[in-house]
Amino acid sequence: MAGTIFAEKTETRLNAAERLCAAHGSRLTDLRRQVLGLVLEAARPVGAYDLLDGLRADKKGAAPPTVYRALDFLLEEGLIHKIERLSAFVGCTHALDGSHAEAGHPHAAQFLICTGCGQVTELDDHGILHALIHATRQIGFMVRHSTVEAEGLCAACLGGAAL
Amino acid sequence: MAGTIFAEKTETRLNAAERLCAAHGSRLTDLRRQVLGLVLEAARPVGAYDLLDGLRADKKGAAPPTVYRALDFLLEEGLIHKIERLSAFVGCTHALDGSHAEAGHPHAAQFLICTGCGQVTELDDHGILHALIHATRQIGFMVRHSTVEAEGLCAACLGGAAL
DNA sequence: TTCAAATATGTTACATTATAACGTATGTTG
DNA sequence: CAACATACGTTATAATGTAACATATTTGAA
Ligand SMILES: [Zn+2]
Ligand SMILES: [Zn+2]
Ligand SMILES: [Zn+2]
Ligand SMILES: [Zn+2]
Repeated sequence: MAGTIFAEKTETRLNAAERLCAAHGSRLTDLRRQVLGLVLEAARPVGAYDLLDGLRADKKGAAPPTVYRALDFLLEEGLIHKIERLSAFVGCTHALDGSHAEAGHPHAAQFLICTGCGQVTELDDHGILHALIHATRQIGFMVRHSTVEAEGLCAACLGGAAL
Repeated sequence: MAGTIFAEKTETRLNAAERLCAAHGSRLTDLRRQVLGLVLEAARPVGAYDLLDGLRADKKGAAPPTVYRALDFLLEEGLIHKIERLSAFVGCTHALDGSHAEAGHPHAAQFLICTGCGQVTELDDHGILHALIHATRQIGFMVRHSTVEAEGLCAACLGGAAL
């Protein structure tokens, strides 16, 4: 058993994740828990190979498939998201911090990437989703999954220096 | 001079692209024209290394930087788009087929990726853009560039076989 | 309990996508 | 022509992601 090397807040979220998995009959194993913990503790999106480095603190010989398999699982469970523009991963705030009903399953979300500080904010805006559904229905396209990523400057970075 | 090995329709679009470049003081060189032609003639998004293979029909020793530099230029000019989820490129229908006023500069667009036939449709839907702007303004985020990609099934694929 | 099936992980090797760094050619301007 | 900027050639390597197969662990019966 690997384990409790994370901050208390992270452990709380990991426990929530574990319950979500149990609720759909999947298992948040030690390895998956550790990868999720590494994602959650990062202030910013983390790349797969950064996670691999993190893993290697515990498991010396870890290799890429180890981390990619854990990431695939966490994506399936809706516990993390991939930011395509960054080839990097973030924890799902919707699933782990809120107490939303349908948490723990993949869901549509939007991501705001600040080019100033690197932070990513997850939105769950129905207006955007509806606009997308509406526009696509007009041409007979049926959306199964959507990726919405906006790059720009967050409120903090706008207030502070540039501009 | 490399050159006129493309279908007539493609040449027409390439000529339009050349005029757009000239209009902003940039040059659609033979190499860039050829890469753009390869993108335009593909029925689907093309990867950089597929383009490289295409280039090598003419220029034997072409290497990755050759095609990536051309792609960077074409992206800057708004003549092509990158589909992040596919790491692949498509021609901008907005810039080359329509006769829109602001064609030839990067613009917000949305892409519908059909998992049935692989085709990608470019939308330029203001509703989606406005919903995004509206949602982000509420939290003080200023959008500079947005990526919207939806995966699903196109009308043709829906009508045909699988549900 | 004991075995078989399913699930999860270890391990090696490789595929795909993208860029750094530096040299050469070409074009533009005075 | 000289000086500069832009574009392209070339080599090497970085970064991201998978295929394939071996081993271990869990699960659920027999
Ligand atoms: Zn989420
Ligand atoms: Zn910021
Ligand atoms: Zn476009
Ligand atoms: Zn289709």
